[in-house]
Amino acid sequence: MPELPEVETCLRGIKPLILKQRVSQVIIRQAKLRWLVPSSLAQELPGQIITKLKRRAKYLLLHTSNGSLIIHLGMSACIRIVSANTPVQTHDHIDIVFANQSCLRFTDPRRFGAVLWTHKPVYTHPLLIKLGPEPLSDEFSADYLYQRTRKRKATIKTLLLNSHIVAGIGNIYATEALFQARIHPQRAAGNIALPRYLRLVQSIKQILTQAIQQGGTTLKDFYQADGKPGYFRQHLQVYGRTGQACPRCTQVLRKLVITQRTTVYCANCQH
DNA sequence: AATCGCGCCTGACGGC
DNA sequence: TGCCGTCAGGCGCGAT
Repeated sequence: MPELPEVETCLRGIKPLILKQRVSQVIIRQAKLRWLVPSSLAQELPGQIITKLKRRAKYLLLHTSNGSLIIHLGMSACIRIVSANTPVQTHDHIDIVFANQSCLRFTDPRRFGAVLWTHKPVYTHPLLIKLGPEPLSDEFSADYLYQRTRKRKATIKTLLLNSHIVAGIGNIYATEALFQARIHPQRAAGNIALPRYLRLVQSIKQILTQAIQQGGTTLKDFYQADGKPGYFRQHLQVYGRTGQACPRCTQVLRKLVITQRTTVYCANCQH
């Protein structure tokens, strides 16, 4: 499911339900996710209270006084808060059961997701320490992007998906932002001038903000915590619309594969 | 240092 | 009905 807006939607959905709740039990049915789920989780998390819930890039961070849970949804995971006696279904890999008998259930058909546990300050974790700025923060500016891309030959699309440059942008929102900013996805990032980066950064912030307001994008299997789909799909201008008319100029939208990812663009509008 | 391609998995879909 | 190829929202890793 998940890019930044979907993870943020997930966070906002589960936060009021599990903040300050005490964990009573952890059930690991399938430990083989992207990385092995540490067995220490089942020993050390019970008894702890969830003191803070945060998002960093596409990671969900659940803090306790004894350590932090790091959750990544990969391509296909979702989290729901259910009653602890809700029957288990295929791909329900992890339950975090709370003293009030609610349960955070991690479901992931493709098992590209991750559930990790660390005692150290979470932002020093190897997965988090090298992340670039949050795209909705002031630190992520046209100046920043311009400086970081000088002399880079990689395409702008590739660098938008590089979490060390900017964290949390995935294929859908990179595609949409480049269309809105009228920048060709295959342009070398080092050859883009500052005014165009100003447009791009504005587009990224605007699209991500709108997507969060709409509860994310549901393509097929993403649902908000209350079971409703995200409503941003109807705002997508080019993603998934190869062969259709460009909403700006009506020329046929084309498809490219850039570093293994499909990109849709308008050859007439984007340069 | 930067870039490229691979692989981890399951499921949906279209063509035959 | 079934088989096969293709594609999918992510991302770290090793090779170059």
